[in-house]
Amino acid sequence: MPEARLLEHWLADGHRDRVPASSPAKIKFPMEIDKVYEPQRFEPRWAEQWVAEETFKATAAPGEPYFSLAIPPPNVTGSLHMGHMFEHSIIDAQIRWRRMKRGADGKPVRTLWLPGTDHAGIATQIMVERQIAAEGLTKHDLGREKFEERVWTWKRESGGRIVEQMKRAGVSCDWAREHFTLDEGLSRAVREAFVRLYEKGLIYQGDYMVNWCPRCQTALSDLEVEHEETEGSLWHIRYNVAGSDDFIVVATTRPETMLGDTAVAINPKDPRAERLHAKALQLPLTDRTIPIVLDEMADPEFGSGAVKITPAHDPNDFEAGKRHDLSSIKVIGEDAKMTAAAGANYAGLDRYAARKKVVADLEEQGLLVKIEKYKLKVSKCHRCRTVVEPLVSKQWWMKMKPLAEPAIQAVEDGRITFVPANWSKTYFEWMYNIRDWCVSRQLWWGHRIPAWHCADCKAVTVAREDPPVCVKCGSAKITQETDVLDTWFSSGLWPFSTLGWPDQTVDLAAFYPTSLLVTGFDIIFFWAARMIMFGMELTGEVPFRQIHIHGLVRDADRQKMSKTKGNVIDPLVINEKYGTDAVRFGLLVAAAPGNDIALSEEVIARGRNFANKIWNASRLLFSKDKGEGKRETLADRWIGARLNVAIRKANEAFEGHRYHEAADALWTFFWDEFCDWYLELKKQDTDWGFAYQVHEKALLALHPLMPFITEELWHRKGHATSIALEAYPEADAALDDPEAEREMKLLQDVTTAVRTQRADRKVDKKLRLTGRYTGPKIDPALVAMGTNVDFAVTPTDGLTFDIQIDFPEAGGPSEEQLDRLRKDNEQLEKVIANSKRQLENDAFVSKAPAKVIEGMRAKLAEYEAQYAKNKAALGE
RNA sequence: GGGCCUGUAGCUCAGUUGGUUAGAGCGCUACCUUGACACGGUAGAGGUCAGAGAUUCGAGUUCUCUCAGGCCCA
Repeated sequence: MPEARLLEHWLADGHRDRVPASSPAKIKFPMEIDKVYEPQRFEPRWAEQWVAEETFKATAAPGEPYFSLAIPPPNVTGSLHMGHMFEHSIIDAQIRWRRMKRGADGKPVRTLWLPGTDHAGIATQIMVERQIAAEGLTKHDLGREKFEERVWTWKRESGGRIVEQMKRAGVSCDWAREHFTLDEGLSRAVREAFVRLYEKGLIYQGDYMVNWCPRCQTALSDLEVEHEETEGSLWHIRYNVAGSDDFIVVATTRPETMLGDTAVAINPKDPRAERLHAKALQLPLTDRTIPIVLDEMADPEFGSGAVKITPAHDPNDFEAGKRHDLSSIKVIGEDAKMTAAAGANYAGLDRYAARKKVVADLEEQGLLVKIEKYKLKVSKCHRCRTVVEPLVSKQWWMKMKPLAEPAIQAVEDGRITFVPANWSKTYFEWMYNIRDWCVSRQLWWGHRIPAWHCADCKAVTVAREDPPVCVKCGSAKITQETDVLDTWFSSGLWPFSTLGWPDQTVDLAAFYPTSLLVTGFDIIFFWAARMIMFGMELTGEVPFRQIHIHGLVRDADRQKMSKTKGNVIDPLVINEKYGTDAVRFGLLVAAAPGNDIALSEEVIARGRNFANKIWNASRLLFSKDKGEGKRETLADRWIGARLNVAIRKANEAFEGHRYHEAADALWTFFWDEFCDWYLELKKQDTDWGFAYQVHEKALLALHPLMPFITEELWHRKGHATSIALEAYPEADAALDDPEAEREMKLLQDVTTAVRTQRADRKVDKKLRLTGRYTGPKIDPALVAMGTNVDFAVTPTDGLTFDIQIDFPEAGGPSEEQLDRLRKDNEQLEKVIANSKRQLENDAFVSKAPAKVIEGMRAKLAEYEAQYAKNKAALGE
């Protein structure tokens, strides 16, 4: 072992001050490395080095095998939270495994993890608005240009933060390919996409009902609105038939909108229909009369059976208005205050103040029939939780049905698969019922829509390059559309815009379609589905072949983590405290596919404990000489076989995105097998060469889960290049050894049985004892090592063994032991009866596979032997 | 109203196509500071797999219903 190199590392770890200047050569290296795993000493060093040396740089080579993945871009002004940490742990494990895994030709597969960030339109704008509000300014005081500059400044200042945090977390991205959705290249992709879709008639502008957020002052898509159940009221209002004593009662949850009513509908089947149809109603609190129309939308069973129609302020009424050719009166404005059209008594009032006044005025006039308690769903802006106002407004829309069809096809025919597969149902459910997407936002931060309005002919020019004049009339009096695009529009292009689209770049040819998308179920519609639609339409290909949907990180009580609840676990704090590897391992070992994970410090401590175990096992190993590396002893043969089992499981698990299984298999191997049995048995040997080989493979196998500690130990073993670029281990059939596994199982059983007896009798384990063993062939030296009992062995052909130990205090078995034997036999009686019943059943014997029957016969023999032995020990 | 998911040890969860005494971590009990590791070791306790029915030689696993919880869409 090149000790000089190890020493260098050790010194680099901050130990230099411990070295007497005169005699550094006398430092006895490995045994003097830290007794306790201290990741803080080496994690930052590797994180820096991986970036500096561009360890994860991918080289594009069109036509060659590749594995590529575009990161779900985090908000550029955000900071790393546990959700990112979890998602990145999953992605990094997969990517690192893929990078190590060799292709069929034995060569590395070109592996690319594309990093980047998102401009997060509304969220970022709100943040900067708050910032300038602290200076007593609004964005209108600054003007659009100045405001945009402020946002860019904010982006420059805080935009690097999350990226730095990711680098520190050791994610294996190719940082040379980092992108931002507002970069020049990606902006060009957005323009190209918009223009193409517009030219194809898939993007249009029009006056429709939108979800308007009065706080954010912008339209929102359906997805950006949350529906929350609230206790409200149902107000029953009397509308008199003009010039008659007759009247109709309507029920509404929003009485203030009555000022904008332009009709009342009753069901055609309503008994009052004939009497009232086409009669005019005097609209209370106004001087207007409105017609009674017949429409199915009025449910005779609900409320009073009549509904008021306010086309300007309700999506259903908007449609009804079109059906009955009704006029539309906008009584609530973009600021959520009543407009002049609401009448002088109400104009200028906030919508809730207006509600109070309308109700009071109606009551005063005796037109309020009753108020019922009523549960209703209130729509809120998912960014700022303000109640949205349905308003008719001119917006840009995307036709989704034609885009959805090929996107549905791609999942139906398996070109894209979901993991877990069930999520495809959710995807289909939404895609089959998809509605047009409102893509314009009245924000100042984002991609400005490439459309120019002509002041002369009113025509719209949509173009890739800024046009000098109106395409229709040639007028120079054109101004660009002020709206920007929904952030998800640019996110939707992410997997190919980051590779250079719309240009046919080498990257695009080499890495597209990407191999995998890893994301949360909460953005299947927002993001995943839209990427598929954009990808199919614009590139003619699926944007990724697999979608792995992971769960949410929750707190220990399964509550969502949120700053307001104060239950967040900050990954930066926790990474520092326990080590990034520990956090990653804790997250991954707890994460079954698709399931949420209940995170607590205990979960992470588990990862830290494991890392400490690896660290200390390595210390022990490093203190031993390598020797010749022969594989002769039972322990060596056994651990080789077990290593194979673990490696097979790990490879299968990574392939199937079952990270918890990979973590569990490697945990069990390393801790329960390598440390607890193998190293203990090995302590008597002088030739540790095979142990070094096994340890090295274990480090390689663990690397995708715990990149730092494996890299550190890899170098401490004397390797000069990164472990991340080595080949992932494959099972070696030459190491399979069922015979050794059988012999070892016997040794473990005997050892445990002896220890149990010693523990039951509380005999000091330092006390060397003697005993007699009758059973299958066994090496008494190995038994003595684990038990401190020297056995005289009498080999038999039987299945079970019998041990008698000469305890210093005579007497039969202890009470604990007898209890255990009785209990064991109770169990055995049941199991034996059950096995016998099965084996005597002709149907079982004729139908079950031979292997199962054979297995059951063997087991039964074992149970019966065990039962008899217990009986004998109990003196029965 | 439509759809999806969950219910397994005190707690958090595994358990791939049905097959041999149902596993892990944490917690708990007893013992142990043994020259890798107390972030540890050894031994142990703890489960009628929410309930009922069906299919099957065989069900934690498949189907139906019931109960309890969660999520999404309208």
